[in-house]
Amino acid sequence: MLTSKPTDAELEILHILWEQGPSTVRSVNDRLNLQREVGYTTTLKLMQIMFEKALVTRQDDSRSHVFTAAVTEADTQSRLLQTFVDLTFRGSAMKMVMQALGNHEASASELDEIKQLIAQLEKDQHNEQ
Amino acid sequence: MLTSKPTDAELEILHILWEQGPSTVRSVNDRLNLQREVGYTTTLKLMQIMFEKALVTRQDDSRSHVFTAAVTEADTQSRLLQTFVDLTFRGSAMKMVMQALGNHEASASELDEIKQLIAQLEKDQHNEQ
DNA sequence: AGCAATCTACGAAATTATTCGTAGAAATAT
DNA sequence: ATATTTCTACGAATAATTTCGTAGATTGCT
Repeated sequence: MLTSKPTDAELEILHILWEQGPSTVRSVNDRLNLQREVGYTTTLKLMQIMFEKALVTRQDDSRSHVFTAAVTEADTQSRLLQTFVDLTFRGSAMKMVMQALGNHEASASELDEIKQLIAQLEKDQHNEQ
Repeated sequence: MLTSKPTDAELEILHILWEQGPSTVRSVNDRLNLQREVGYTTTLKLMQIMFEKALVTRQDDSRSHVFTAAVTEADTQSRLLQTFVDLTFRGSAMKMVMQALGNHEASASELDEIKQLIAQLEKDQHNEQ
């Protein structure tokens, strides 16, 4: 992947783009301001930087540009997760999973989902050479 | 908890303190330099800041101070994990767990461990009011 | 047309984190 | 006892990120 990692503020904007789909700066800024106060030009500047970094694409035929996420949510999360696990759990993803499962109240259905995934992984392991 | 969150560089030092136990700046810096080049005064400064933040305690009766982690590894990881999940997975720890399990090659014994933990959590759920 | 609102571009201030140089005290070696 | 090494303290440079002010163009309103 050629795109660089998003910073925290950029990630916040990506989440809005993933949620809303292609959006103008105005629309993203309005959405952001539901959570916290941010100036319009702050959001604009960030989205310009994200465009330079190729985190978003831009359609500038109309007056106000329309931005679209150029990275997927899953890919981005995966990449950030890798870095986080390395730094915080010294690379041990499993240690982190255990920590997360222990800390958070998981619903029965969530636990079911995880059990299913694990069953699938175990099946895959059997089928490997 | 009254201590603030460690930054990335501080976390790197905490890992060394957790691993080695109480250590001098020299010792931490030497250990750091196995991974990457860092100046002695850089490490010193960081550890002074960590002392101010109460992330470490300091024994300064001898000439060179001996530092000890004042926060536990599990607590710190738990706190950082919370922030990370909020920011990157919009608060969904389970989504992150699924992502982590999917991405990483988990060994059979690791999967077993997780299954055991889940079984335990399910048992706890039954016993709740 | 003239005025207000809205948009992009851009530079730069503010903030936070990291890195290191220098000074001076204390210990050690010659 | 003098020089060298090793230590802490501290200020400040550097870097990365976030924030915003100002300028100028475009659109819409009266």
